[in-house]
Amino acid sequence: MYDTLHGKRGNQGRFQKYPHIPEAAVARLSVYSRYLAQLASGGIHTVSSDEIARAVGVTAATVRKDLSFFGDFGTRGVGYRVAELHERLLEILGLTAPQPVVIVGAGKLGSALATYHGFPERGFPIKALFDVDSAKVGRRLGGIEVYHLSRLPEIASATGAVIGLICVPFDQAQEVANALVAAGVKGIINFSPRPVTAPPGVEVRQVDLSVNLDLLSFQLTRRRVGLAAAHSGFFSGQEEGAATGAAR
Amino acid sequence: MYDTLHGKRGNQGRFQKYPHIPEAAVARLSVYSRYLAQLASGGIHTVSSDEIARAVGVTAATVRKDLSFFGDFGTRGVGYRVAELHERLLEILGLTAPQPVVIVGAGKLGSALATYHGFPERGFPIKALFDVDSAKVGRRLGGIEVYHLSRLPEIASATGAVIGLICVPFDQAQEVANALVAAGVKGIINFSPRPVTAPPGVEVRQVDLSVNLDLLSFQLTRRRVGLAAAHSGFFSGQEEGAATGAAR
DNA sequence: GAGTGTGAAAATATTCACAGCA
DNA sequence: TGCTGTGAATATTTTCACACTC
Repeated sequence: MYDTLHGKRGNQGRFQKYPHIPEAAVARLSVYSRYLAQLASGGIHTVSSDEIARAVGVTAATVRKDLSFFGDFGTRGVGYRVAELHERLLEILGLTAPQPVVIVGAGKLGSALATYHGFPERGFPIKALFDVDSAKVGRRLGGIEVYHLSRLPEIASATGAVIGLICVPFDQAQEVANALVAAGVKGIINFSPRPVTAPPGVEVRQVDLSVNLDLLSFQLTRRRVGLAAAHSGFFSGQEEGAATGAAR
Repeated sequence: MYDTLHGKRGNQGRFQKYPHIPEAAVARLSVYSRYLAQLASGGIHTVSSDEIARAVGVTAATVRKDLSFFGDFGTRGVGYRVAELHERLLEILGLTAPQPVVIVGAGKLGSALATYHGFPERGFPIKALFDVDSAKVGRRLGGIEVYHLSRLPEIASATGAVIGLICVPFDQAQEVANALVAAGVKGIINFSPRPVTAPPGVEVRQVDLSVNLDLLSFQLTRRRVGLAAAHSGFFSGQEEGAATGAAR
């Protein structure tokens, strides 16, 4: 159910002899953990893979397989202890200690992310914003100060920032990525539509909000095409025959 | 390279006899299309699958295979005509006509997305914001008015909204989804961490920004564990032996 | 009886490698 | 010669189904 606007590649999975854990599985762990937090706050003590699966929209087998990559957390015939599993998942995800974040780009998206409470609540405190626009430098957004980009190394170091978010236009994305790497950041999330690369040792994830709209647009358009123009030849070959019946 | 925080399931892919196009392939089409736009604005007329591949971080075979799902767009020995391929991709993605969008939830994230220029520029004009907080109703954010949620059906209909973005806390996500469906929206992007369901005929995509931070956190933590605690037994069984060498 | 953990099977997606055309 | 289009091979991910335990 969770697809992810995959990041990475470039920082390969080369000599990773691990049983290799699918990234999608880790993404689901993140979702499970939040469902567990919710159960815990509701006073629920035990949960089955089937209940988790239903709540987050996957199959029970997927839940169990995902968990099995990391160990045996359940009790046969009973299920999982909510508090314990929750804690284990946070450990696995590395969420037991805060990971300071800096944001480069104090435009619309950067400002929005800076003031979004979801990140600090999850253990990712936003330490600073950076921009090159002198009209923005010196301002504060929701208690977070905007610094000139030239101060990135100094402030990243002082705040112990390990993660950087790139929220600049695409033609500046790569140079900002370079600056973040130089400043010692170990993980980057690039919100610009232009893929960036980083040397081994720095993880990059690409998050493109527009892709999701495009994907919806494709699906909506396709449904219409399937219904109205099944024989238009827009989709070539063997699809033709099936299109009519495939309106869902 | 692009992962997607998968939406759907629930609105199955059942009797879809199509050769079936991987969602990931469509997501990449979206990325290719933006690279092509960039090339076009730079006056470049021709491009090869290899150049596209390098620019967006995938393999040339992937580019060609993705395109081949939709037809033959290139010329052997030459490559693709930038303008033509770009236009075809926009057609495929359904981006030739605007798809009006409404946003429910005028909090931090909703406001941010409302004022984010990337969406309207891509053909997704934001028509209205909705909230139940009377302190927010009546305000304008970047030229977009905030209405009370009760006016959703009326305004969605008047603006021809086909896509709705859910930006409310997780415990209200499903009821907002229901309201959007009732208002006639055909596609939903849910930014709340709580998966929502919709009846067949309405596409739902789940976009969870925190998942990406969690994924980074996992990778960063794992690297540290791999280096420092390969023999701690944190990862069970067969991984042990390989862990030391897997520091990347 | 209920529900986990997991090999094996099935389904998907990616990459290879080469035939074919400009 | 150069680069596309694509069936076949490979790799990956999901699902099945059942042995095992509480």
